Amino acid sequence: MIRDDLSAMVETAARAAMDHGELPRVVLPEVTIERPARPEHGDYATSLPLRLARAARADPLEIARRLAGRLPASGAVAAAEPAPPGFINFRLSEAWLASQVDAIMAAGAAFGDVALGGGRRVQVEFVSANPTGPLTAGNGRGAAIGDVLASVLQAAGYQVEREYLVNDAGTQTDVFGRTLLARYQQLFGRDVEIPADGYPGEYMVDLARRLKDELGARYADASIDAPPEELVLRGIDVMVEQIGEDMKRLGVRYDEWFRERSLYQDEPGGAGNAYDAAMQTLRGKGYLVEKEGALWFASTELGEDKDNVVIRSTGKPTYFASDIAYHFDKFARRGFDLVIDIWGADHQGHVSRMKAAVEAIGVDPDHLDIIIYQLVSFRRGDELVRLSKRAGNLVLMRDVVDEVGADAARFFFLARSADSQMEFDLELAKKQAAENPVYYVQYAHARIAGILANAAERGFSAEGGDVRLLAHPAELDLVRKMLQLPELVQMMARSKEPHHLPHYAQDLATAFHAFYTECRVLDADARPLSAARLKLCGAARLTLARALGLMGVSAPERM
RNA sequence: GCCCCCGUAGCUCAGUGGACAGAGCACCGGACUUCUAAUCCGAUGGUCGCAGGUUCGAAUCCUGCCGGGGGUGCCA
Repeated sequence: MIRDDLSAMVETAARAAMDHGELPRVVLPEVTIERPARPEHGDYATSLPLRLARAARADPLEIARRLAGRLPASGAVAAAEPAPPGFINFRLSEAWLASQVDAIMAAGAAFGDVALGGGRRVQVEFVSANPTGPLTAGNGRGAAIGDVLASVLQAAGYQVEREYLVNDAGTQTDVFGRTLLARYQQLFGRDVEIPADGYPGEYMVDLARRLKDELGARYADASIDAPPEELVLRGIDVMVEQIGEDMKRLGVRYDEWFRERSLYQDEPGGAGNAYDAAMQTLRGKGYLVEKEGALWFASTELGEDKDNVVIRSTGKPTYFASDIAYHFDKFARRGFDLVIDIWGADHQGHVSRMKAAVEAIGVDPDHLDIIIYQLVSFRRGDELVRLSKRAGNLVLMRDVVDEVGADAARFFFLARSADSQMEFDLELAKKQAAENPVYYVQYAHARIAGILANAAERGFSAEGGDVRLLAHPAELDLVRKMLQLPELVQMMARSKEPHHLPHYAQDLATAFHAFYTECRVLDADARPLSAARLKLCGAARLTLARALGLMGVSAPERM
């Protein structure tokens, strides 16, 4: 990556300057290479001289001059100019830029990959909504962020697994079971009510009907307080199936649907279960204390504000206990090097104690990354869509996907920083018009595909094209934009912020549309230039398809 | 009360401590005999919530305040 090359060059220059007595021997900070906001400041810049000025007790501009004078030669750099108050601005050589078209074509579908992960195993766990109902529209945000982050990490050289935790144990499962049993027995004419804290949705009636068909009347007289396991587990299986369908519609595929229940089941080979092992570890380290009839995780010892209950006075483990066992399983048993959890803002209070718990079971808490995304509100144009379980106008994820399409849904969910609350305009997302950024980007891809198809028809070929002919500003700007993809992948993998991708895709599309307007590709009177531009189009198509591919958005051939 | 996130153009939002703060949409004005006008070019639009502080340099870091959202010991 050119940016890394520049960084290395600057460091070399700084050491050379020190060796030649042009710069006092000081500790070099990491050499950062920035992208200047203004084009006249070149393609890249470093402010290292400004950072060195104090330690070196020298004028930063003078340092910049000396460093610039010591920079190793490079075919990629046309100019490295000191600029006040103490920058070095780099301008890339046009010939080098043009040559990158061949480099991108050679990289092919792997263009954009970076070697950052070194094959380390990372698990991305996302959505993991209770399988007690269909996914809501808000879950779509977690789905898009998690799925795309996983793709980005893959591109960055990690070995990635996508996981959904199926909560098929615990309080909510009990409530689900009792609701389901009530609905099921109602079908046999029994006068039973669903629990007050149960799930009132119509889907529970549908589910009960389906189970009645499958299981017959064998549980028609079961006690309402003790839902039969077969009924409950079958009910959860059906819900999980539907969740899987919803995910598929959004284009998300999981590697693993992990059952919470399995944490309590002994593994073959006498290893015991993850829950016992995790609790034993905590107990062994003195993190479990008993008070008020319950068992607590002494998180205050790890700097938390308060302790947290792991085993209720009823003897049942809390969700927190389950989650500790789950993370114990992820790290200690399955051996992930890095675990990323994607949670909605309503789980924010759970973050710091989870990190403390991970530390308590002997895992470096930095190996657990918890991404909290803020809540989503939906609207149609000016009209706010209220999400209310009670009012029954709950917006489902599948409704959103059906209404606006998977491509637009993913693009929109992704385009905002996880830290920001977002407004999702269903009307805009569905609009097949210029104001919809999804189509803008896809149209760029379709346009390129169109040119390439026309080229083949009219006997044009990129074969033997000489990229040195590419010198038009619009051509070079397009190349510059394409070269940003690997940098972006690296940055997103480090920051775990996939929301930059849609913005990049838009910029890339803009660069292509500008090129399209300014430069005619297929010109019978200029065959060599046409061949070179066809190469450029090929590279642009690769890059755009990769950006779309990382987002899980389709790259259409025609629109 | 305490904890977390946010506050940037009319709207929706970007903005790795750097040089004169950006995009899309909306609005206004232009550009189709040419590979898809779902496009392009231009104009308008800003006390970066407020006040301090750190720094050579702050939208970005720190503190306080104001406003919005979320959370807050045996729900998940």
